[in-house]
Amino acid sequence: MNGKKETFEPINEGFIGMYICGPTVYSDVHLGNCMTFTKFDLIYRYLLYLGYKVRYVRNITDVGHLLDDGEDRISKGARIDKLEPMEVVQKYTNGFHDMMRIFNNKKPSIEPRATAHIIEQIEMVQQILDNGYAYEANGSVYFDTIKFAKEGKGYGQLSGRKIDDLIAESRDDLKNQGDKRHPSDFAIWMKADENHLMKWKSPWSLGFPGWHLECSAMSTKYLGPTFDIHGGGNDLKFPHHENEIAQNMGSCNCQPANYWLHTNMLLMNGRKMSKSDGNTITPTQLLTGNSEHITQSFSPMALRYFMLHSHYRSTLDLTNEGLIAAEKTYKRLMETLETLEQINSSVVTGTEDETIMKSLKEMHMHMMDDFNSPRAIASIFEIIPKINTHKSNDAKDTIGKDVLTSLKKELSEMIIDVFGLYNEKEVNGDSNTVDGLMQLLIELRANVRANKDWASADKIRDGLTGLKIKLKDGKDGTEWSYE
RNA sequence: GGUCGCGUGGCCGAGCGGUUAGGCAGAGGUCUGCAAAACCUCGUACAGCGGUUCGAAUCCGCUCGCGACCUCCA
Repeated sequence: MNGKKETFEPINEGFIGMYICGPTVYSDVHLGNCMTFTKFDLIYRYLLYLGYKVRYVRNITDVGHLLDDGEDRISKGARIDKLEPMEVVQKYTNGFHDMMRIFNNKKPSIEPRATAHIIEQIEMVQQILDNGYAYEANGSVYFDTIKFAKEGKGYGQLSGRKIDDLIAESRDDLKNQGDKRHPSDFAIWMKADENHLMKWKSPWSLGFPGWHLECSAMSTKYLGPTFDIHGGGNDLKFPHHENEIAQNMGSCNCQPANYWLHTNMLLMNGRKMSKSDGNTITPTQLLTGNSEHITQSFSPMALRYFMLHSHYRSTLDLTNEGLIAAEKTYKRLMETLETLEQINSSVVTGTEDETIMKSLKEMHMHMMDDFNSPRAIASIFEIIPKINTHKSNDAKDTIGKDVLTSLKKELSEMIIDVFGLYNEKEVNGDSNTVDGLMQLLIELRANVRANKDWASADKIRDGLTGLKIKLKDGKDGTEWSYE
């Protein structure tokens, strides 16, 4: 609320209520959307990892978003595609869910839709009216920001806006401004015109709820009047979150959330993504490689790693080079996990135990400090060379038994459970068959190599390279991986 | 125009008063039939110009660039 980091204290020991503003489902998911929800997924996963019982609510906005000309976004989508509004909603909700699954985001505990909570929203409008923080005009109901602000309720506090500025502000080029007493007032109920497709009965008019209202109503319904964490993209800070606070304060005089988290924007090549100047890319294009901005396709997990390798509060710059680096780093992480499965220890105390335990501790410390995933990853990379050294070290004495056990447990928990990365190699097709075939080929090649028949050995290796399979001849035999 | 934030080595990205972030790329080396991988070593970076300080990437001011919000947006 004050724009600073604070020590987190849950309202109820052991439980966390978290509300994240979800997407408006009127077109295909934007990449930035994917990143935001992936970053909150990391936060959700880490809270679960810490043992909290988390109720994670993420809404689907399927009504109430106005375009510049005052038309509902969903209705507009419906007109263009010649579909029922709910058909549009379903189509893009499905697409959104598919993308969330592809990026391995956990499903929220509750995913409420705005249109399924019209009654709750009407009730909230009534409460705000009853409390005197709203007024009706021509069938629409507006929130009275000036009265609210003058009573010291803190309008503008979250986004750092000053009341005087708001009062002084008087832009006259806004639409639907006619009935408002002041430009900063906002609609909590809108009267629908005849052509409007989505409308409901209310005490004031046949109309639809204002777009900030759904989050207030639904978060209250499922998490209570005040809950722990509220999050969303940076661009929602004002006016959306500010108005949400006003609505909650206006209806029940309570702050909706104790802690606000805002993710920062995704850029491409140092500039904002913008359809108009072509500086844009879709999740699908990244996955297929079908874009002039990239030289190859990227796997879902490579992309997920890319998104998580920057802090949630920082902007992230998407570049071809950066993506390629992320893909390699992700693979190295997975190979480390594989190596960890294979190795064992022959000593109680290893020579590297101390530094490894220190790095593990730091990894946790960084996650505890405002979910600093980049630093946590750096700690993991402090450990990786030690794992590889232990592997090639015949004495197996650099890592002690106990340390190796906790290393196996904690790294896989952090990488798989918290970061949500899985090994794509293992789910890539029928892994048992492929594994068997590869073992066979590796054995055959070992035979010809023993006979110093390098030509045959290289033929096998080159052939596999053509299939994007890489062979690595090590001390203890040959290993393989997908390129 | 107003409010706020950012500008870090070839690239991505942490740090935010004194200590090596980390990754990718690049260079050298060890190992290896060769290759790849792995391991070791290396770059001495903080937009520019001033100021504060024993000491600044980190604080202050100005300039330039980028971005967010102010109007729908994750």
